[in-house]
Amino acid sequence: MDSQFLKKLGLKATLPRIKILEILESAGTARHMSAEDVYKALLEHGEDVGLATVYRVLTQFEQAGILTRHHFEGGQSVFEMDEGKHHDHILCTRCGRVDEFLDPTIEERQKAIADKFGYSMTDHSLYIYGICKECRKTEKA
Amino acid sequence: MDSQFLKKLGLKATLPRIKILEILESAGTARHMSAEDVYKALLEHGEDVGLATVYRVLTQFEQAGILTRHHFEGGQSVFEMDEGKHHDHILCTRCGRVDEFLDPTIEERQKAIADKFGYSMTDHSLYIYGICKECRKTEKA
DNA sequence: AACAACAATGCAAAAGATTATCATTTGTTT
DNA sequence: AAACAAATGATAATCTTTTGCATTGTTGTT
Repeated sequence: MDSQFLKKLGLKATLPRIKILEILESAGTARHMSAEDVYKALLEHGEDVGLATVYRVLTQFEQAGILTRHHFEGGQSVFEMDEGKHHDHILCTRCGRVDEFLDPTIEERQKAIADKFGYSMTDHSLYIYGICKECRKTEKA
Repeated sequence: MDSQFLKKLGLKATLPRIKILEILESAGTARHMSAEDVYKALLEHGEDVGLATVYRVLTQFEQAGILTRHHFEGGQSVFEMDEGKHHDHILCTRCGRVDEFLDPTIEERQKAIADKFGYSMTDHSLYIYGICKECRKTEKA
């Protein structure tokens, strides 16, 4: 049950938090959601949660380490449930498709670079932008 | 002369554009500036340019390919004059220091990943976040 | 099961960054 | 110098996110 999960994080098991957790968990493939996306999904499920609360809860979840906030190009932040393994993103600027990858070589080089410049690395973000296969087909039209 | 440079880009040599170009060119080390930064610099130089114009001009310069817009963490965009060579960034989340690097291995891996997922890569952004040497010294206090 | 204590919520207002509108000014061409 | 189109400045508008505050809900305790 989600309420136990929340309590373990030191968060009260409130209805908004439980519902938002459900939305995020059940998001499946399209699991890169903006706060607005989450808010709309809640409304569609008949839940009456304020947008401000969505922002607050997402921020708390981020601090609790169960989701990651990304700053893709073009304005708003998108959130993604962590499923243990870190990964980077490659996204299509035409259709918005997102794929995930993990490249040990790159990870390793990043650490080496941080060392070389005297930084203790806390985080990093890598986004590759491009046009996906599907969109390249269509664009010929 | 900057006005010739602007004309070559297909842009009228207006006073605001010339002044903004000067600011950017003379920015030296701290050459990662937000629109607000540029605006303030203009005011300090006694130039009377509107903030809206700063945004417009920076966007035009970006489209003309003479500067790059970055989306660092935390809100606003920062702009940086292109000096030919592409590079990535490592930044200190404590003091805002920015260093630049280019790692051929990473560049290469990125291309390989794009290929593997069927994307034609158009762009990429890599930011490493950490605490720089100076800040680690101070933090002990 | 009711209660007090305090955290969480919802709404609306505020804030911050960026863009759009539009009358006026400026740069370019003739 | 005139004429035209493009650029500017001031302001309003937009969009995303945060904040203030009165009200409501959750939790550990009787």
